[in-house]
Parts: sequence; C-alpha cells; structure tokens
Amino acid sequence: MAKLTSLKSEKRLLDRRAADQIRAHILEGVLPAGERLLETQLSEELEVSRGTVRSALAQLANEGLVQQVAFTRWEVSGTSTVDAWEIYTLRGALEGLGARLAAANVAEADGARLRGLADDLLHAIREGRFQDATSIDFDLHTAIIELARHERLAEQHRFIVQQVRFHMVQSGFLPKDYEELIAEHKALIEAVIAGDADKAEKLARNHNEAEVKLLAQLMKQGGGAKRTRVKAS
Amino acid sequence: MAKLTSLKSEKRLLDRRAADQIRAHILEGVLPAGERLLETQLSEELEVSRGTVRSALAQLANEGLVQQVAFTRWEVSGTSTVDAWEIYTLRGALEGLGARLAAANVAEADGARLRGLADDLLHAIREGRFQDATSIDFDLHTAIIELARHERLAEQHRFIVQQVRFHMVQSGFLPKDYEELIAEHKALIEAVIAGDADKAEKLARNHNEAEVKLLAQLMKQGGGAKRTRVKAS
DNA sequence: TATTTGCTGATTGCTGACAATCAAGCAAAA
DNA sequence: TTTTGCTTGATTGTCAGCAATCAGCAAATA
Repeated sequence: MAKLTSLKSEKRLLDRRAADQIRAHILEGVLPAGERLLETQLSEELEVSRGTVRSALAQLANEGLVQQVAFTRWEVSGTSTVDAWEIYTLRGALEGLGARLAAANVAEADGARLRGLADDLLHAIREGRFQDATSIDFDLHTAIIELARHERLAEQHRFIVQQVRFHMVQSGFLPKDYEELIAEHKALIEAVIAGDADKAEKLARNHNEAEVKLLAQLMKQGGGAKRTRVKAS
Repeated sequence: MAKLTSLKSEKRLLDRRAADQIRAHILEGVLPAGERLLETQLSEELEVSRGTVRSALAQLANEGLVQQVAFTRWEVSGTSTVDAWEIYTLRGALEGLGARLAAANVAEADGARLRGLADDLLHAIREGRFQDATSIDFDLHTAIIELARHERLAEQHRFIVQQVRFHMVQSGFLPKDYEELIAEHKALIEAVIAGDADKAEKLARNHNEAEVKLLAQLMKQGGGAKRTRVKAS
C-alpha cells in the first residue's frame, strides 16, 4: 500500500485553526503588545462564529500570548524584563534536564542529525541569513529535547520556546555573539553524543547564563515590571 | 467604612467553576481513569449549558486530567509508569530551580514559616495522619517555590503537583519511608535558609531520585505504556 | 469647579438549537 | 466466514441570539 498522508491535519477543529492563525499573527509581530482583540471583528475576519473565536482565544491565553480581562476585553500580552528573566531561567532548567536525558538515549543516527543541524547553523550565520539562523537554533534545541523521549518535557519546551520567540519579536532581541553561540552549540552536541550526561546538562544550562545575568541586572536597575502577565483564572 | 470582602471570588466565570467541580471529582478519585464524560450529562448535573461544560473540559484537557477524542468522546486520562516517570523527573528539574532561587531570596520570616511547616509535617506523621502529611508535604514544596518569586515556575509547579496528586490517586502510590522523607525535607529547608543555592538545588533534585529510579526500572521491565496521554492538538 | 450619579452603547458571557461526525449493528454480497 | 455498504441513534462541533457587565460620558448636585 502506498504511503498515505493522514487527513487528520485537514480535519483539525475550527477553533484550533483559528488559534493557529491568530497565534501566527502575534508571533510575526503583526499584532503588537497591548493590542485589543475584538471577538466580533476576529469572527468576521476568520469567518467563524464568535464562540469559536472565544475558544481560540482561551487557548492562546493558556499559552500566555493573550490575556483576558473578564467581561471587558482581550489583548495581546506584553513581556517585561521580569518575564524575559523567567522565560530564560525556566528554559535553562528544562533544557538541562533534556540534555541530560538525551545523553543517556543518544544513538548513531541522532549524532549525525545533530551535527547536520549545527552545520546548517554555521552556514546560515556565515552567509548572514540571521533569520534562518534563529530558526535553526530553535530546531537544534528541539532536536535534543526529542532525544530525551519525554512527552511532557517536550510540551513544556515547545511552550517555552514559543515564549522566547514572543519575547524576541516584542523586544527586538537578538543574540550578540554568533561565534560564541556556535562554539557553545558544538560543545553541547558533542557532550550529548559522547553520552556525558553531567557535562551535557551543565552546558545546556550555561547556554542561557549570559542573558539571564544581563536580565537580572536590568531587573535590579529598572524594576522593569511594566507589562506582567496576569493569571487568567 | 466597614471592611468588605471582594465579590470577585463569587464572580468567577461559570466555566472556571464548572472546571473546578469536575477537577475535584477527578482528583478525589470519584471519576476513575478511562471514565467517559458526556457533555449533556455534565451540563444537566452542573445546571449549565453544554457550551460552558465544553469550555471547562477544554481547560481540564490542558491540565492533562482529561483527554478528547474529536467528534467522539471525552474521558478521564490515565497515568502509566512512563507518565509517572515523566512527572517526577520534571518535578525534580522545576523544584531544583525553585530551591536554587529560593536560597537566593530567603528572608528571616520565610525561614520560620518553612520550619513551621516541617514541624507540622513531623507531627502529622508521628500521629499517623498520613492524609494531612501528604497535603503538608505539598504545601512545603509550594512554599519554597513561592520564595523563588518566579510566576511561570510557580504555575508550572502547580501543574506538576496536580499531576503528582493525579498519579497518586490512580495508582494508590504512597511514600514508603517517612523518616527519610522528614530528614530530606529538613536538610532541604536548612540549605535554603542558609542561602546555599547549590546545595538546595541538589537536595531538591535528589528528593525524587528514589522514585525516579524505581519507575525507570519498572519502565524497562514492563514497557508499561498502557494509557499514555495523547496530545490534544 | 469638582464630585457624584444615572444613563447608554459596546463588548463579553452564556444558552438553546442545528449541523457534522462517529460507532455499532445489520443485511447483502463475495 | 469475511467483507462491504447502509442505516440509525448518539455525541460532539458550530452557530446565532439573548443576558450580564463594563467604560465612558453627560447631567445633576454641592
């Protein structure tokens, strides 16, 4: 039997697809922080009912991209310095665990794949395709997480990576030292491939350390709690 | 003016309150794993419309307590050995980070509070009130997480603690060595109070290590992937 | 002028009804 | 005996409309 592609992707529920569209707009920066979202307007643009839009917005609220003021309004969330610090520290903990487990699971083929991605990253940077580089960077980290074979960790990681993207879009944040970035990735990958769990974990955690320290300093200075996300319950 | 208590608590949206009720039933074990949930039945029992129930179920699906088979059914999730392993490893990583940050933030009053909780735990165990002991155990860990002053970490932690409870209810899992438990808590608390971040992190992570190792062994033996949670997207 | 009060338009919260989809059972064909 | 196609009853997915609530403004009051 020829290999058929599942139709489930077509059949995704309407509210999920609505959420996808709105999410894409937010992560591309089309909808800036604080932008108000009207249920009726969205339902007209997406050609679905208000209830469906509502369900989509609830999902995005769970992802932290949107916040709800009961009976009053929906708006695109903003990320303060404090938020960024939270995101990067959490990322360190999650990727630390991921790298540790990945090192215990790694097989031949995995190593090739990781090294391939690192190569892609190198070329993208050398050729000045920084957009691509960022994307490959995320792919690389996600590939390591996949090796951990830990569904919940993978889900949390998707979540936190999305938050990182969100923050980068809003703040215009970009890595400052690409050479350092390459070297750190290289070291991390080799530690994973070598099966050195302790080293892999340590490298994964240190990977964000520079940003975390910078952000911690900014927090002390500016108190930067401008737009904190409120809990939606 | 006399001090009035906010009405906001009363004003929680209906779907949230519906979710609370269903969640409570699940976490008390009234609804066992695999139990089918009918939207119409729930809407009659809770005296709200089906749409509201739907929204509540969607929230619970996000929390992993319930899973959805599109166009077909909702059911209470089950937790396999693999799930338990995931939960405890994630918990270790999160509480490790929490303990580290808590040690950096701790103040006088906090130390007293922590020691008080540890005392309560001790008494509960000595007096055989194991139900209470479990509850205090969670409170203690949560108190440490709060000291980290990290909103996202706190939210993830709430989430993972709920998963732990969920798993305990379904598997009848209980701590085996209460003396050890007390000693570990004592050491962790004192490390936090002393501001020793490295030690606090290490102790927090080791706190689950026995369970993790046991579960990892069970995984190898039984392959126990009976009822894994499927991704709801 | 400053403050309070009541009104109004706009927006979200919730509901009941209709449409789409599915699992299960049965009968006919192979 | 197995497969296929159909029917049916039940259940979920989506929609449009009514109810509850809010922010803002204008009138009233001091």
